[in-house]
Amino acid sequence: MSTAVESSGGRSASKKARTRQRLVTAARAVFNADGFYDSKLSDIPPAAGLATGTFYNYFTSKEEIFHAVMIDVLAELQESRSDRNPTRHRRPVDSIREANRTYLQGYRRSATLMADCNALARVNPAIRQIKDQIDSVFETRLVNAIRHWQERGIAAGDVDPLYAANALAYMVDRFANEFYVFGKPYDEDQAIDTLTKLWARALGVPTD
Amino acid sequence: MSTAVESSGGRSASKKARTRQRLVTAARAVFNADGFYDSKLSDIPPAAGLATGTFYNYFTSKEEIFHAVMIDVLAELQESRSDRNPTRHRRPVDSIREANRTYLQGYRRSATLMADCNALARVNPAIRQIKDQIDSVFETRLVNAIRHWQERGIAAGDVDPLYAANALAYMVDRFANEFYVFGKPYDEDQAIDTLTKLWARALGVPTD
Amino acid sequence: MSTAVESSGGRSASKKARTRQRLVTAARAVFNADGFYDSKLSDIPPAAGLATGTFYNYFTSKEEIFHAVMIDVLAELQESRSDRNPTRHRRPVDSIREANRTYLQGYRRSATLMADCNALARVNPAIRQIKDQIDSVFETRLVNAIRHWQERGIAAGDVDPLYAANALAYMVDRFANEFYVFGKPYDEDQAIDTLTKLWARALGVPTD
Amino acid sequence: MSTAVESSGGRSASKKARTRQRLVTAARAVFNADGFYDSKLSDIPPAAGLATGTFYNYFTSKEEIFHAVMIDVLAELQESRSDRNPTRHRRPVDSIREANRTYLQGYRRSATLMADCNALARVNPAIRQIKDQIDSVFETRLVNAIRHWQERGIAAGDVDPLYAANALAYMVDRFANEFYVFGKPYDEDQAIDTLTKLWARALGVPTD
DNA sequence: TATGAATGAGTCTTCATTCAT
DNA sequence: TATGAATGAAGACTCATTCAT
Repeated sequence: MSTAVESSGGRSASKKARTRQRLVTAARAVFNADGFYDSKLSDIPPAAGLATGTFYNYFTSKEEIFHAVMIDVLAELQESRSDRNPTRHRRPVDSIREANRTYLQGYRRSATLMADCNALARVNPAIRQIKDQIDSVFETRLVNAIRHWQERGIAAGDVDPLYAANALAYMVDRFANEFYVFGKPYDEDQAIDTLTKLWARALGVPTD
Repeated sequence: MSTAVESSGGRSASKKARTRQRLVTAARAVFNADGFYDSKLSDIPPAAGLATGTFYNYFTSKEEIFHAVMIDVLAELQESRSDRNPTRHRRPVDSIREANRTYLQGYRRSATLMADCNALARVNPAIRQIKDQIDSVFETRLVNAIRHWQERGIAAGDVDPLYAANALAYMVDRFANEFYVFGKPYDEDQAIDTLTKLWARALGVPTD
Repeated sequence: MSTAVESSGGRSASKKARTRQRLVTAARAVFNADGFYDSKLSDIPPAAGLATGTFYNYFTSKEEIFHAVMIDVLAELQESRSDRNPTRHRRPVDSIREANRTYLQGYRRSATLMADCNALARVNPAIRQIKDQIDSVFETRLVNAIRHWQERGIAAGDVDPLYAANALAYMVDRFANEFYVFGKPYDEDQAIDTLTKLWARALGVPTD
Repeated sequence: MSTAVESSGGRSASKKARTRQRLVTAARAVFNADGFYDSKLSDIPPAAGLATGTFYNYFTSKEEIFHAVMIDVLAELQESRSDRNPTRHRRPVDSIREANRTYLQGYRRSATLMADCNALARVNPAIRQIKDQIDSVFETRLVNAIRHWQERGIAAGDVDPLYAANALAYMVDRFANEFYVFGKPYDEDQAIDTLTKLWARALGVPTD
């Protein structure tokens, strides 16, 4: 394999990847606009400047590309979460506020996708997996934080960290759902503020 | 057969009502088992011992009968909520525990329906309405309770009662969703217990 | 069979006839308003103040009642044609004018029915028969008249009376169709006048 | 394959056009054989060697393809009418005979279609338009001819050219209908002959 | 005979997926 | 690999007709 061949292979490989990404991006836009069930598969390739048949060179079904879209969404959520400034030196309530803000804002960008992901997860194992990963974006770290706080006596010790972590995460997720998917007339700042207070207080963490 | 007058109109009217109810009940079973999108309209009438065409004597679409099903579900939720023993003389934390238990148990019976209702509400105004009514089964009373507790100094006064009521209700709803729809391995009693503690503490209400 | 029994039988027989007629009348209105294909059978009994099932005590199909309707229409056309004042003493052109006027006006009342009758006749033998009878409402008498006029030298002898009679009758029928079914902006008097002139002149009959 | 540019767009464009035409041709055969109402949409694609779904890549309903069929029929009628030898130098009666022959023979090829077109025109605006165009294939030229003849004193001046033109055209149309749709036992030559005589004489045009 | 709920065959229509070019 | 026309299974829906009361 000469360099030329390789570079050609490399080029086409990267071209393949680029075409694939165009499809995923197009699909994301389509799904997020119309919802998974009301989207036609045949709307996606044109939105990527491609022909219908091309789709099946990259994906084998509508659900598969939804899965690929959600992987992107997951990556975004994970990236945005990874705070540059270490948690360590912040007050718990500030970590909580930061997490809530991050989640709400991340959700906003992909509201319909998130909702559909929940619905599809019931039926499709691969999407179920993605959903679980999204759920655990905060879970592990939150469970650890609660445990940590409990050990130091900062948080109340009479709740199971896992139950508590999940319940509180659900609260935010569901709030985001009502807010961004159904357009309930909340104010984002007040939402973050209230959620943070409820969360902190529920854990027994100091709020000021 | 009681009176002559009732005999024709009354008989057939009640027969119509009964057939309709059979369809709704069958639909509920079908939807709750397979989920809305994976159910065929044509599965419903046979499940009620009726022929396909009969469906259209009563409903005009799959969504319309889903709506009818959810009206039943709503009625059940409302009924189960109406506690016989007045809230007034109970400690706040007991009211909360009771509400949580009721909701979780009510959700369990109709888990898939509840999840689908949320998904369909995004798309169908009538179902959106039902969803809103389900949401408000507890909302009003909870908002009032929070206000009441705030006034007496039992609950923390620094959160908006509406935001707080909804956020906490969402927490339970979403927990139920994970528990009953996705089968997350929670224990119902521990769930109720944890949710109640988080809830009470979040509001600043005494937990013992 | 006592008188009482007979009268009861007679009464119910006449009641049967009356119910039947109510159905036919209702059907006529429905068919004439919406056209045969766009009418639902189930619109007819209610229009007669009866229930769906009753229909099948009197007719066995939608086409059969259409047939019954057309028998009424035919009867009307035949009745209106039967001039009280004898043809004999009138000038040919006056007979022609009278026939044209009668036909146009009769058609007007049942325009859609007439059009549907033509369409259905292609497919349904019984209706075909009615159509033929309607066609021949004037045919026989017109053929005879032409023959008569030809013998007296009043009409041109170089056309076959049957061809001529039919062709001219078709002209009027089709004119009525355009006029009353499609609403072509003709004037009825001018139409009768023109048709009569063309008809008379085509036969070589004096027009003044 | 002629030019590179044409290769992709051009090839597929012409393929689409060809498939469309196959469907139209198949539909024409089906409709002309069974009549519009007795034809199933699903009979058409197989008759064109295509699958059911293909139909909907080209048309959205049975009526729409009927419309397309009638456009073909109209084109044929218009083409056959356009006489190579100019009217001007022929005797009026010869023009009339020629027009009648052309119309009858054209009608024969599409008898059922013509009849259905009339029926559908009552209900479908687009088909109504085609019907009107078919009606006017001869109308304009005939109105002008009558006017021309009237001015020269060849035709009787006491009839409105439009009424007369239409009435006479209707006569032929309806005659064709009886002849070819209902199979009335006429002879084509005698029909043309009689119609021409009646027509010429009705207008007062010399027949020999 | 009257009723009107129930029937289900017959059709239309969609759209994810395939495949020849 | 890209194309986009073709596919056809799957499902919705109508309405003339039946039938138990």
